[in-house]
Amino acid sequence: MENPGHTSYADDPKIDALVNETIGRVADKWTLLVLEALEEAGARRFSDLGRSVPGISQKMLTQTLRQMEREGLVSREVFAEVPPRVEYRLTDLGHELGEAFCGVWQWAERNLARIEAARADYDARKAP
Amino acid sequence: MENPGHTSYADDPKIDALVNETIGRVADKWTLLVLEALEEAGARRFSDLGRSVPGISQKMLTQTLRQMEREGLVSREVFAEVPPRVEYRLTDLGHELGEAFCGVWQWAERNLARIEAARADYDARKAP
DNA sequence: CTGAATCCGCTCTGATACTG
DNA sequence: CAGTATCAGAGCGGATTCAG
Repeated sequence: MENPGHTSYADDPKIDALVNETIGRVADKWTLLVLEALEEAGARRFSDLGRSVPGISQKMLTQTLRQMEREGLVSREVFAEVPPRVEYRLTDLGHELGEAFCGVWQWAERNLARIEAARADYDARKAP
Repeated sequence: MENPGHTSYADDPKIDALVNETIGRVADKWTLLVLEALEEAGARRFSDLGRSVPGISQKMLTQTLRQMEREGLVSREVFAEVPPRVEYRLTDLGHELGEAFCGVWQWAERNLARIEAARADYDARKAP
């Protein structure tokens, strides 16, 4: 504890703001789920992806993929065929992000019970 | 690589859904910022926190702190004084989450330039 | 099949005012 | 100081429709 070097991620508040903004764009629900879906398979096409992400709508899938593409997390390959085929895959950057999130994922998985207990406890104290 | 064990975080889809839901509640913008602010200082009072989190409104600060308290991330200590004083600090759980997010933070910081470049490139291709 | 475009309800947020 | 209450605007996200 004390200060092993992980408390301050950036000394420059300018950088800090940029980092926060970046995380904000990258850490939303659908992005996480698509990231996970793409980590399991090397490449996936649009509909396939839609089917493997639980409750995502076509609009949100499109939107999420566009944003991820813009941030450089996924690459998009269009095949000149009929019917059209488009494949998405993680870039190196995207894969690295997936690995980084791995820690958060594991934290959540490891502490599900604790969190559930905390919530139950809180609710019990609030509405007895 | 191929499959070093970090692709599938949970075999049980039930658990997987729970984990996603948990992350959804814990990975929002304000929570991240408050988490960071609280990691730097052991304990902080309400207004102090408000001042150290860039553009947060009083309403969002209250809301975020309540939720974090509910999830067991922060503890809230009220002092019976006048004027009132309330101190917030991270629980062990909260601190562990902070460490888990450290990886994402570092990823973002390390790749700011790459992301910026990807975005510029994407925008250039889209609107030339 | 892979999208883009539109309509629309609902939530999330910020501003403001008020309380203990 | 540390909140709660309320209201209005912005934006998210789903359903549907249309196009290449």
